[in-house]
Amino acid sequence: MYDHTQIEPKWIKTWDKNKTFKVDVKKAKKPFYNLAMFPYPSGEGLHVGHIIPYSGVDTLGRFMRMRGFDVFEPMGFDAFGIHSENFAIKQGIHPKTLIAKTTQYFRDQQMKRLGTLFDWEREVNTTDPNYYKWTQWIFVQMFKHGLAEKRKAPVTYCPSCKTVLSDEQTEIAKQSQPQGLTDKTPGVEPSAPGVVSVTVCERCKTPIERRELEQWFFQITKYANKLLENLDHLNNDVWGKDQKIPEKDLKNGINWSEKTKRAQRNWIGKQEGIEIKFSIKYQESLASSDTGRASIKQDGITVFTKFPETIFGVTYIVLAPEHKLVSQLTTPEQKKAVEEYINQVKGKTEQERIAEGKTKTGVFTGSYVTNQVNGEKVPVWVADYVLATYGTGAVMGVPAHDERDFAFARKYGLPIKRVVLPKNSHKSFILKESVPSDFVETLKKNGYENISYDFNGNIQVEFNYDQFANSFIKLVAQALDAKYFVDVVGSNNIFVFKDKVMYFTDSHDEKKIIGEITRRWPDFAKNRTLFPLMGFQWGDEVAETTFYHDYLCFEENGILVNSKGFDGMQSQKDGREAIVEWMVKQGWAGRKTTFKLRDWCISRQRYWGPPIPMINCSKCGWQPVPEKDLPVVLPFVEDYQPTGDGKSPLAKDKAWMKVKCPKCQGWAERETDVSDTFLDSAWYFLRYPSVGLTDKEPWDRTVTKKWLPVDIYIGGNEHAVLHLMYARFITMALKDMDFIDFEEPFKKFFAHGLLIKEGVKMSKSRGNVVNPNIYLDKYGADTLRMYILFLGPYEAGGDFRDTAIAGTYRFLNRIWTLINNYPNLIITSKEVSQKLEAVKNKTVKKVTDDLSSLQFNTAIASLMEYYNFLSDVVTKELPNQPKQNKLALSCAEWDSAIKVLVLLLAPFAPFISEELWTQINKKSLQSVHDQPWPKYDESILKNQEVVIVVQVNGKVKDKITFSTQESRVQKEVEKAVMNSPKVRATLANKKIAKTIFVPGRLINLVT
RNA sequence: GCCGAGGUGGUGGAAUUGGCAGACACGCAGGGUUUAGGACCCUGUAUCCUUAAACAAGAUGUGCAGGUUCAACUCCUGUCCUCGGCACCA
Repeated sequence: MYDHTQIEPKWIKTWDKNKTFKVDVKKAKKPFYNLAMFPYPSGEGLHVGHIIPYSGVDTLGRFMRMRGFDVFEPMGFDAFGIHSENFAIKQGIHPKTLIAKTTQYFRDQQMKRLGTLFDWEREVNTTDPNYYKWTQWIFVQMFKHGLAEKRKAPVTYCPSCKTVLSDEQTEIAKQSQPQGLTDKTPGVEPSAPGVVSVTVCERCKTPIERRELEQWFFQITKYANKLLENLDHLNNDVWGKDQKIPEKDLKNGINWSEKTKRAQRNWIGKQEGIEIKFSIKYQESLASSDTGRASIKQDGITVFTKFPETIFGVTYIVLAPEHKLVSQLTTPEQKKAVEEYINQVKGKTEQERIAEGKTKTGVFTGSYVTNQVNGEKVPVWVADYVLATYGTGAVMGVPAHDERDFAFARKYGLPIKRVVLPKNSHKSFILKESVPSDFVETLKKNGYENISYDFNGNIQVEFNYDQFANSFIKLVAQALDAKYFVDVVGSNNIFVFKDKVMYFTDSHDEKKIIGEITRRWPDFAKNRTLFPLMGFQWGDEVAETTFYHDYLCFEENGILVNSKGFDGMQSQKDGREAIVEWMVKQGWAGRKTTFKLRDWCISRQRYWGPPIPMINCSKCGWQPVPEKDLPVVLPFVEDYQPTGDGKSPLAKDKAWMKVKCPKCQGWAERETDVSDTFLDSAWYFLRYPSVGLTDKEPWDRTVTKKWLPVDIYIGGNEHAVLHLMYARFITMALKDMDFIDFEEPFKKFFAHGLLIKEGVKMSKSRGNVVNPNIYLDKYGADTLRMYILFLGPYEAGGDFRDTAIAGTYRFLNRIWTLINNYPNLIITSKEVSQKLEAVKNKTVKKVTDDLSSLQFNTAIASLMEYYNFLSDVVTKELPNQPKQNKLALSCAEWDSAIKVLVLLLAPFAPFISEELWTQINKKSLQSVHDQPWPKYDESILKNQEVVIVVQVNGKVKDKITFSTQESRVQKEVEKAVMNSPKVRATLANKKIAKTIFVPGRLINLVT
């Protein structure tokens, strides 16, 4: 039995003392920057989830080290931020005290036990003034280069954390709706408990609010294009001029996974579209301000759209409540209503808005604008379904061809104008009592096959060609009861009555048709449009339509109608092109690209972060703190809890706030907000190689050039969008400011999977978070590391089971026993000896390949197979051992076999391999981790005996062994196959029609 | 709704990219060893069926339904389900 409790501490001490893994950042010849995401030191300590990136990175690092690279593997602590602060509040301990304690625990009690290459002399701690001095310095540079600005902005606010959150720090939670409401409402059927989506704070899961505050922003949107474009360049060797891992060694190349890139692309959300201007003509009804009137006259309203071809279908315009023109456009009569609406929207929390579902609300401003393509006047509305932050904050309402506009128009009775028709297809709905019961038979006889029924037994018909419509109308009219009518929706909207057929193309038709229906159905008079009818909704509230929905609100490609000279064109193809070209030529529109990406709100009204290094002078405005005065040290504030009044706790320290303006030397005030934690982590990888530099520069340029960009970065997928985006942005900005020489920080990013505990997601709230120390104590670091990598594919994570980890421990024990019991086995059989050589080479190849592509689980499996084989060798050879003094003998083959075993094991299980290595090489003081990685001999692999699979009609009947040469010659194989009794029996007297031969693989006889 | 990933034994997962499905491990069963438990070692372990039983033979089998092929977990078409991410983005 091997005793990890003895071996592991011993080697930690020895390696530490000998500085075995120390890298000289200046002298290193083959630098390999091997990075795992640093943790935030919460009070709970590391959990096993953290071990995934560390095991993976370290195993790769040790492998690369043995392959001759100078592996730099740093570690640090992301110790500022809300996580840490909230934990401090919970514990009632000042974060400054608490963080010192927790980082110490993380480092000394947990991380150091893992046996990693982490270079603790280059630890980074974001709360160290020597570090955040430079975080602040970056802020100052951003300001100086026009990338930071303070502006009032609607922000997401967490009432529990009492701080502003970036959109990225929120998430959608599903909450079940309070059921009482619906159950008690008279006339409403008790419904199943509804599930509502609620936007909540990512950390504390409290529903968020919206507020307006003055905030510092980094203008990441200026880099939107570059952030997007570079994603296509992150492939293989674009940054690989001095590529450190040969591509064949890292199978996936130096790049990011498609998945991560897609997530980033999605987040940036580039959209090509058109901006269209609607002119303002009806000035007489405008609000009083003269200046307002003048400017409106010139400006008009610009909307952004991806569907310019529907321009002739515009029946109204919507502005976001925050839109600049709202107040100017509101007429005196509508002023009260609009103001009330805006206040209501502002006061509404996100939760309430979402709880309302997608129900649209809005008010009319009283103003109209002109649609320049046809001179129509269309009303301007204000509605909160339009976002102020996307596009121009204004939208053209095309209810016939946009889902949201459709819902809005139906709610407020706005006209719906079709300009795109579905190509040649129709749907019709027939009440069952309106036709004879054999009507369906009649339809079927006439070739209508696509017939179904709704839950009441009413008839639903779909058919595809225009010529069918006429015969359908005839059939229906013949069969129809005079009290009823039937509607047909499609490229024509038709209402069929017993004695007449009415076509519905515009609102004029609509009134007539409503009149006709009302004659039969007086109840219908209260409807302003036909749409409720076609949607089967009779109440005031128009819900989602069902059967006709796709045709009534048609969002796909179709044929343009009612569009001047563009009728008949394909809406989303030539029609779109033609209309855009025409509008641009007329000066009414311009092509425009927009992004979903928003500017990065940097301000946090909290205590535990680097103070934003800015000074507000009443005379000179915002001034950056002079670089010589950095860092702005975070003052010790006893009562550091967030105030909730929109100000940071730092605002309590009036003496600290008071400062001379760097420009005019008059009295001024410091900014009291601190910066977002994501800024701390957006540049930490730049600092590691230069830790220790304190004076003039954040990093040593030569050293940086040598080590960066990072060769491989491993971390959780939850950071694939935010952290990675911010780090890329800061890197690009620094490159443009000429502080570094590259614009992409990470050559390769690898997102590892997550751990599940006995089938359930591991989380603090479930209380099933596992402290790795339990396993470190029981089984040791080697076992834990290896087990975690063995669980499943690295990118997929796996299920952590107590019983399974014991299996890995047993495996290490077996190796220990094997090598201790049989250090000098003598191989007597030539056959065994040959086989041994083959298996050894095969294993080396497999482990090498798998490690290169981070397929740890299969690498470990092949190590286990290798062990199983060695164990068989022992069993076979044991009876043949010579009777002499065993210690005096040795066998080169066996010696090499077990050495290879230990070498291949070393990256995974550094402690036990080191111990075994010293046992095998009694005299040598060399570390196993300084040994070269074993090589394999391709020629041995190629010259093995080959098993050919023999199939008859694709079914395996026999397996025959050949030499490599023979296995490639069809004649040889065929000859042997014909001698096989099994094959003969199966073939009997059948004739072979065809023979498929795959050299070295199989032979298939087809009869 | 949109985007992405995935469905293989009792379980976690393999499968050279179209060529022996289930490597490796867990669990389970039987045996050995042990005073006992644990640990360790050996053997077996997809399902069904034939046989008194063993040896063995056969059939079925990678979510479901089709297709291509001498040959499909792998390719194509359709469909169902699960898990992630985004979501009033015009």
